[in-house]
Amino acid sequence: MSPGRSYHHGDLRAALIEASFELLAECGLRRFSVAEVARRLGVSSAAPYRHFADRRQLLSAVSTAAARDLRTAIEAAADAAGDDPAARLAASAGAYVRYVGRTGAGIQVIYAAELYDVADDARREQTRALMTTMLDLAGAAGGARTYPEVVLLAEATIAVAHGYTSLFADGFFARNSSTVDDIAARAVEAAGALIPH
Amino acid sequence: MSPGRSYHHGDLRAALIEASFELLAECGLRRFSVAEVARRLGVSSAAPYRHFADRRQLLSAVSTAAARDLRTAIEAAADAAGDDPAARLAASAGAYVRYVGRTGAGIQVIYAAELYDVADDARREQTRALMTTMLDLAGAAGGARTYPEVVLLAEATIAVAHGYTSLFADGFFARNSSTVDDIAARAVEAAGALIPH
DNA sequence: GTCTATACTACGATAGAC
DNA sequence: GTCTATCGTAGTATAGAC
Repeated sequence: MSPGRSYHHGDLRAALIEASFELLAECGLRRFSVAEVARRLGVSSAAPYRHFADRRQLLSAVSTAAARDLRTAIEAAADAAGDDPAARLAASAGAYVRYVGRTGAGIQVIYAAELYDVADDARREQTRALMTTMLDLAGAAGGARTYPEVVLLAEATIAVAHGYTSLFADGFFARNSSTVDDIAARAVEAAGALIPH
Repeated sequence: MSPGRSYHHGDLRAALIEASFELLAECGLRRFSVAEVARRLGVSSAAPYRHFADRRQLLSAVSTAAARDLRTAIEAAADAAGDDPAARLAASAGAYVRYVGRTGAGIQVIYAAELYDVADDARREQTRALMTTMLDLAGAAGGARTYPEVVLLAEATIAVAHGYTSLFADGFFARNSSTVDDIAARAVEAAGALIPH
């Protein structure tokens, strides 16, 4: 932390990703900008371009980290839910709401259309692993079913979690003064209702 | 339609709202701009400001029209679903997916945070009527319940419809080459599963 | 590896001509 | 009621100094 004449990060690359999360949590992908991230770190608007070729490469790195962390959070929530496969799948919806409510980096960022044609093997791997985790949870819940049915169940769980999260982020629930934990609990309940039994 | 020296709309105000819907459907609220709407109508970027004080007033008018039309679509879908109250509520989710898939003007536009402090009595009235319609459908479905429970059920229905719509708009389902009607059907099924019975 | 400075683009909004 | 022209702001990205 010794102050020199010029600002010196130990690892600006990592700091940019971290600050990007904070900006996304506050403003959403809508108002995300490389310039604002740089401003928050006290570096010039040119500095990020030493570490990322362009805006999309930075967002791709954020997507990679978010997919990894979200998957970890989902697996932890599933394990905390116990052995019942339905409860484990439903718990993933709650983990999604809490993680995205805290970080702002959900499906809209992780699978952003803007990143569709950005080549990034690390991101591809993490997003695939995240989907695999959801498919595993869906496959275990409700007993044996066909693969297409498992996909539909996983997508339904994501849809309900994403729906609640998105409405929450947009202030739709503001009047109720709901907390992220309230919304997470409602998402878990709804996700549980979607599981065939 | 007689071509004069300068572009002359019979009703530029209405044309601006209509073109705004098309732009929202194509690009979402993210890339909506007054300038682009004007460009598509072949008028100057200054022309819209004769009819709307600023960007938010235009969006507020779009929100008003969307709330009215969405409510109409939901009521039509409920009526088409027959007399079963649960089927009527579930059908509203399908109407939401189809309307928003077609117009791009869903909850994110109708209840946009950007419009929170824009005074517009027409919008307030239409958004209230839309919510009332959803609460009526939720109140009728599943028999007598407390008001807070009715609100939770209405919000759950909106969340699942919005979740599917948002994922669809962001291309999350692209690999399946799903159509909006496929997604609407899945939203109806999911919404039906959320209703207590 | 970060800086300053700059080119370019785009949008929101206003002034004044017609 | 629409135009042209313009200002101010902000973002993406690059060039070249240090």
